[in-house]
Amino acid sequence: MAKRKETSTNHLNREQISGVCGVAHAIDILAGRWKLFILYKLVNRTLRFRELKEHIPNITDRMLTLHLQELEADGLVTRTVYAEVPPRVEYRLTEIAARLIPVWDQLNDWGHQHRDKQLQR
Amino acid sequence: MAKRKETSTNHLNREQISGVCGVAHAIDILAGRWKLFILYKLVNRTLRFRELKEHIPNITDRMLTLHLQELEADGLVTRTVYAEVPPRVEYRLTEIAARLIPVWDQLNDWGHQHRDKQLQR
DNA sequence: TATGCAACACACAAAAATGTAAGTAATGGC
DNA sequence: GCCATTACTTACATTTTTGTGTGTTGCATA
Repeated sequence: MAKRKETSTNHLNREQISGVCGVAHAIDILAGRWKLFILYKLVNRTLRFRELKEHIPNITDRMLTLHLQELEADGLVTRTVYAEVPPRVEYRLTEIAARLIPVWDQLNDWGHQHRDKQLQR
Repeated sequence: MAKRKETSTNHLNREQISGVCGVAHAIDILAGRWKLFILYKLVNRTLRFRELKEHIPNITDRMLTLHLQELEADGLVTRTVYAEVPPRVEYRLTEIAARLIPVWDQLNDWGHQHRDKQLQR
C-alpha cells in the first residue's frame, strides 16, 4: 500500500507472474484486506467516503483511503470531488469493474461451499 | 505463511470478513504469491514436488513448500507420499479445486482485458 | 471566538508475507 | 566410505501490508 521497492525480488516476482497470468493479475488487484467489501458496497450505487466507512465495520479512515486510491489507480472505481465544504467525494464502480460482478457471484458460491466443507472436518 | 498471531486486529478482521463474504474467503485462499501458478500447473495432471518447481520459474523450495502446505490445509490439493528413497511426493487438485477452473477462465479473460486497458493510459 | 464536519495526510508501530542460505534423512551407486 | 538425490526444515533478513493516532483544510454554525 505504501510505495513498493521496485528492485526487490518480491516486487519483480509479482510483476512477472501478473504479466504472464491473467488470474494472478486479477487476484493481485482484488486481494487487499477490504477491497472486495468496498467493491460490493458500490455495486449498483454511488457512495461517498463516509458512507462507505459506515457500511464497512472496523475499517479505518486510512485503510479506506489507501484501498480507494489503489482501486482508482487500477481503474476499478471512479472518484468524483464536489467543490463544497465540508468536502464531498463520491465513488462508483467503473464499467470494467462491473464486468466482474458475475464472476464474483460464482466465486461467492464457491467460497461458501468451500467454507462449509472445511468446517465439517 | 508463518504462524499468524491469532489475537491481532489484522487476524480478527481477516476472519470476520472471510466469514461474511464468500468472495473474500475465496480470494483469501487463492492470494499467495505463487498459488495460482501452482494450481494452474496441476490442472489435469499430477505432479511431484520437483516437477512443480521446474515448471515455476524463480520459486524457491521454501515458498513452494509453504504454499503447498496451505493449499493442502485448505483442501485444494492432495498430497501423496510414496515410501521410496529418495522420496516421491505427488500433488493433485481436489474435486473442489477443480470446480474453480471455469471461474479461473473468466478471471483470466478479465485480467487480460484489464491489463490491456491499463496499458493504454 | 470556538467547535464541528468530511476527507483525507503523516509518522510510526506491528504483523504478515516473501526471500536467502544452509542443513537433514535415508538409500543406491561408485 | 563418499556422493548424489528428493522433499523438505530451520533460522534469519527483507519487504509489504495493515493498524493506531494525530494533524490539516476551509467554511458553517453556536
